Amino acid sequence: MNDRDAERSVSQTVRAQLALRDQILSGSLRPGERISELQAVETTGVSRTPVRMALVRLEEEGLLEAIPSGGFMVKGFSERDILDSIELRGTLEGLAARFAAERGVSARDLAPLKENLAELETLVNQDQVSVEAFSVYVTLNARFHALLTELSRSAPVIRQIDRASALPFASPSGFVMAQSALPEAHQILMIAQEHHRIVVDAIENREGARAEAIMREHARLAARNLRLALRNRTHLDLLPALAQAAVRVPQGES
Amino acid sequence: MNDRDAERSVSQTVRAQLALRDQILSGSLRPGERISELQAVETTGVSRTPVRMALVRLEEEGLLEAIPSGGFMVKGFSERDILDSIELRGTLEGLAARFAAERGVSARDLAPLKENLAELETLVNQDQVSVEAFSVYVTLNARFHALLTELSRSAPVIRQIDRASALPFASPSGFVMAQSALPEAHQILMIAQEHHRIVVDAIENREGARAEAIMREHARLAARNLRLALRNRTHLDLLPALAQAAVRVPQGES
DNA sequence: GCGGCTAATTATGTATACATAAAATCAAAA
DNA sequence: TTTTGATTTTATGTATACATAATTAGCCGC
Repeated sequence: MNDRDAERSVSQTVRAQLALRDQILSGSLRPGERISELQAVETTGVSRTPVRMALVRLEEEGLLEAIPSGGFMVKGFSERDILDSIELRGTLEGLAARFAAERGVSARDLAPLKENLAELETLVNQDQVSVEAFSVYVTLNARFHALLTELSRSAPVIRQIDRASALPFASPSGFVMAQSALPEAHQILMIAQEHHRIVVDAIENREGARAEAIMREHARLAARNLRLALRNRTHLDLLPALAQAAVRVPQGES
Repeated sequence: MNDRDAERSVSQTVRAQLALRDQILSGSLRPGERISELQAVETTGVSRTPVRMALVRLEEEGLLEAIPSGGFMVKGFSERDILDSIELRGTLEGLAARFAAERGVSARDLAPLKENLAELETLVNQDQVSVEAFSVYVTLNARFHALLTELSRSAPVIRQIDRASALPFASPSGFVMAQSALPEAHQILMIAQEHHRIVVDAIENREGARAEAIMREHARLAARNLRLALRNRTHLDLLPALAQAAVRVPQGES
């Protein structure tokens, strides 16, 4: 009954969008494959109109590509696309960090970020890194990036970062999860935590250029680790692999 | 007859999108105003389905904002939003320039860019700056930015820059036209030309950091000039003012 | 046997009808 | 006169029917 109500509370369009996104990210629909609207109607259970709305939104999201003759196909991504996306995101977040530093943030604005860092520190300080702990880390990491982005107080920057994070491999939770394949996972945790703290220090001291540089380097490190993690894989099925690892972060919690 | 054929060659969705965008940018629809679908059906002459598709696309474009209770409203932009958008674009283009420089470009890839610079130089060298000459300059400038973006050879970066340029005040032609209000227009031409040449030199010599820095400074200069030009205006009617000045640049000419 | 053309089928683009939810207006009561 | 509630109207969300264009399959000709 709860499920039923939850399903009814969202529009058919959103439901179709979620279902189709799942299908794409899970690999049910292969890159280059044309998405049949009628087939989507069958699998999602909603009518063609909301399905088409969902397809348009997924195209804007970057998961689909419009076919000139009509309709949409699943977009494919090369390893380079993925690495570029991460660097792109780092550049954007660097701008956000600089804006936050240059324009100054109140102690009140900084509080949730500091709390986030404290939680992360607590998590890392315990010796063993369990699976659950890693999951919590991913959530905290995603929240850190979201908080930092909002700290820029720049609607255009926030919007652009959100759109750049739509692809699972470009989102904070996405590429962090992909790194979980690395053996030195806990080491990465500590490096990340250190970076975060420095970013906050830089922002607190209003050192814009420093904050930006650190965020960029942060992204480059992530890209480097991801590249290592992906070295042993074929790059055609990267998307489903990364997507399955990605964790959905609660959205409406500003 | 030509007009009729041209109108028929594009889909109803695109036609509705163009018509609605014109209405928004021309100021017929004021920021915060709810867009009535039925009214849009009347003004555009197309049915509700393509109108709704167009509304979704315009929302993704950043011109509209979804109303929680349903429907869309025209988005408003503060002066700070506009300046941030320009800096954002400069940051993105800086990344593109760096990618182009670091990854190296062939002489063949660089050729159209150099031709563009040559045309610009010719234009600037003539003493008087006529209205038509300025118009040509705007076109050349927009083409330069497009070529430079493509030079990054990074699909994610190109895509992101395109999306960041969707707003008229964030597009190269948009903010350059806004600068036309400045008295020292011809001076700006020369500065821009100089910047462009340096960027190409930096890219040709594979100096990524330099190319990036110049592109960023280029954007900051544009933002500064725009801020001066806007000083005497109310910031509520910025969008229509900028949009009317903006020139549509041919799209499919890669 | 292979290639091109034609026809048929299927899929997309568009329009419209219907249902539900929201908003506005009018009326009644405080 | 103002506020609240109910009713009516309108607008959005959804579904489906129809038309056109594209793709595929089959057939005929070379």
